Amino acid sequence: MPPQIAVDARGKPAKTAAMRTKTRTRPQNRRGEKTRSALLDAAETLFAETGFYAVTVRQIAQKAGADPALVTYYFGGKRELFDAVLLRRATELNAIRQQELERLEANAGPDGPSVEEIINAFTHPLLDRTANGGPGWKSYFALIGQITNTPEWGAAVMNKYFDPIVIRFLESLKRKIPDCSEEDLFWSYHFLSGALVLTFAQTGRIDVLSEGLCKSSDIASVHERMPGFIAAGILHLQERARNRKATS
Amino acid sequence: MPPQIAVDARGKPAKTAAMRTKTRTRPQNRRGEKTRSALLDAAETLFAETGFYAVTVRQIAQKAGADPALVTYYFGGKRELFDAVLLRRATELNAIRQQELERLEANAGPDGPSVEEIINAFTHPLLDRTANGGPGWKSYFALIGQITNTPEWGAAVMNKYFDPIVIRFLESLKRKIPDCSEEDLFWSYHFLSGALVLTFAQTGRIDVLSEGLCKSSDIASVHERMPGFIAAGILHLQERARNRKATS
DNA sequence: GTCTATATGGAGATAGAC
DNA sequence: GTCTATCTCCATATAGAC
Repeated sequence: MPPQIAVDARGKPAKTAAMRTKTRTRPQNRRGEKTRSALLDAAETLFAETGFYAVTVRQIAQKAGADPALVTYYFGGKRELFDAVLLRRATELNAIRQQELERLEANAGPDGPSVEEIINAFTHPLLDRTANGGPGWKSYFALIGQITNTPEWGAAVMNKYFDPIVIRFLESLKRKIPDCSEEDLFWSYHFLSGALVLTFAQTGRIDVLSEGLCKSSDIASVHERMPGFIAAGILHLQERARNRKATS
Repeated sequence: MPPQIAVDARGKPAKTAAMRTKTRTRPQNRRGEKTRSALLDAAETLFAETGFYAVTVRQIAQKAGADPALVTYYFGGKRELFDAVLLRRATELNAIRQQELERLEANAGPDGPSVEEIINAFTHPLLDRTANGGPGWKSYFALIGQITNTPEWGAAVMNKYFDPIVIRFLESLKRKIPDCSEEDLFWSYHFLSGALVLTFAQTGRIDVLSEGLCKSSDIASVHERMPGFIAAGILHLQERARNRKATS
């Protein structure tokens, strides 16, 4: 068997760090910092609109008011810019979500927080930022919504950036309902995750379907319903498993 | 204001029917029919893997064992080939789903089918084909999973091909639980839809997250859990609204 | 840190021979 | 119905001037 060469989806050889010219990952002065984040902002918006491959670095540079050559200078290439966009907000996000879960459990009574409260602590930081965090956050989540459902990145990106906080979340649930099976918990998270990322995408589908009664952009309506909806689903699976065990 | 010219996501003017050379939408002989569907099959697979923009018509033609010029000949262009891929299986799908809902209601007792049974009739034709319909169906649903979460196509494509059957489904639910509000029903469908399309994508994320305990490809496990999970969610929203009305 | 100029490659589409 | 040859355009990336 010939040695395998890593390739991306378009079949071009993937560059290794050693093959790349050295890149300034961090600008040294104030002007450079501005340019760097202007490129990140522009890329975030455009990638969220039409995905990685439909966007060109010329478009990104133009939107950022910068020169196309600067994406190579700062990031090494288009693909690395994409990674930088994903990473930028993930760190802050995970720290806050961890805090929220810990605060909830610390302040709860002897029975601990309810299933609905645990789910809310997990989803609130996300829904709040899509709704009220400004256009950057909205684009970021729309991008997450897209790549989650993609074979190319759905596993790689999501596992890399978000698995630890998800495991933390599932542990909270497990503490609350210890007799719920691991499988039921993982699949429940899968359903929750799907509902969340479709919400992030804000495609306007429900607007047309409901003839204007509901709106994709109305995150408050989702926030009101999702935690209770998902909690009921999980408790149903738990209950069903218990009944089956009892009658066997 | 200058006259608006329709453009696609890359800013190229969208062709109108009149601007295109006439295309053979239907081949006249057996050989042509084979070539046409080979192109559709190849496009379906490749689009599902990396999306519309990452795939080239040269790749599609090569995979189909045909000449690249034939996609213009049969479909008019790459974009029209994409539409043809989406349309091909939608018709069959909608007919079967309609039948399934009607059969369920015809055979039910005086109270009608349960909420869980209605949801199952809606999702079963989809889950069954992703799991057992062969690689073409699997790719088709993976593609649907991707474009649903996309601003560019999430509303346009899904509303166009699937709104009638969704409305039909929501009517069945409404008959069963008439005091459930329209908003709660539409948002419940939104959650169901998100969970479904993430399932279609089969990205392998849950495999990594659960360290192999659960598998994206294990559609049977989803099928076992999803209808009951979603039914419990809907009934929870309905119940909650009733309680709020009672105490106000 | 930024921009100009350019290298290199490949995209989608089509005219016209077969 | 199919394929060859080619048109036109634009992609990413980089060397080197400023």
